[in-house]
Amino acid sequence: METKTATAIFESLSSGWRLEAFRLLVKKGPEGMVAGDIAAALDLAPSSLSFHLKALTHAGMVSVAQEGRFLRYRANLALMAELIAYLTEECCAGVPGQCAEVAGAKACIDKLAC
Amino acid sequence: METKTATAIFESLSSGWRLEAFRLLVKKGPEGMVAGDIAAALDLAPSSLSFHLKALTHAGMVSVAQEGRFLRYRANLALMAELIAYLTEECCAGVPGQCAEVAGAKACIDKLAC
DNA sequence: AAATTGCTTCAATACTTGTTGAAGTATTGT
DNA sequence: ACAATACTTCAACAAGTATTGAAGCAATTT
Repeated sequence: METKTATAIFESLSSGWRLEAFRLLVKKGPEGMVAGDIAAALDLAPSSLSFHLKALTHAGMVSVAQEGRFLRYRANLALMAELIAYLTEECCAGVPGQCAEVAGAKACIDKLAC
Repeated sequence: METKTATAIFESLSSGWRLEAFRLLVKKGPEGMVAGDIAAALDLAPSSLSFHLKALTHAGMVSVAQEGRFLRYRANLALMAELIAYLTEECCAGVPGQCAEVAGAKACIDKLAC
């Protein structure tokens, strides 16, 4: 992954609305959610949500599919996985066990849900 | 993890300089790096690096320790692990196998280095 | 003690981002 | 055709962020 791609993703997750929207979509998985349901769940003005969903879409973190007059959004879990891999790349220079020396870091994998 | 904490972290990683600095520190692990070495590695003006390291420190993603007139920075791997756990929480509603249905998402754990 | 080194802080400027409400577009229902 | 629904886009304003160079402070060297 390129630095520019990663910073664009982090920027897209740096707003509370966008992070909450993305986490909602992660939980929904392949089912996704239509824009109106996301707006209702977050209690956010439609125009504001649209602004934030566009930012997430532009960063590639969510995809959109039209369904009649609804727009269904889905989290891009593959990109999320790539991002995590990028962030943790060559952690502790790849020296086995060195990460475990750092308090709590060992719990990294255990806490992952997918 | 609270939303506010997570957005502060993502914001701190949304600049190319900060992301590269953090990734350098992840690779160094417990050894860390002194500010001057980071500046040299990134070819960045000291005042600008200081600004960015302060942002990372404020978000909790790096810690600082004084060593004579040097300041040694270290990545907070435990917080990184917490962030990943937060982002992937209840992925696909916790339904086993559903993540695997999404192209590539299965590779999530495999790609993690720590 | 004076100079040097390593890093930070400050102030000014330029740029970017978020919110609001109104207007616009496309799909569906009557 | 007309109205309603679902969502987006636009423009204006407020607020936050990044860069620069100069000045500051503390630890070390001479």
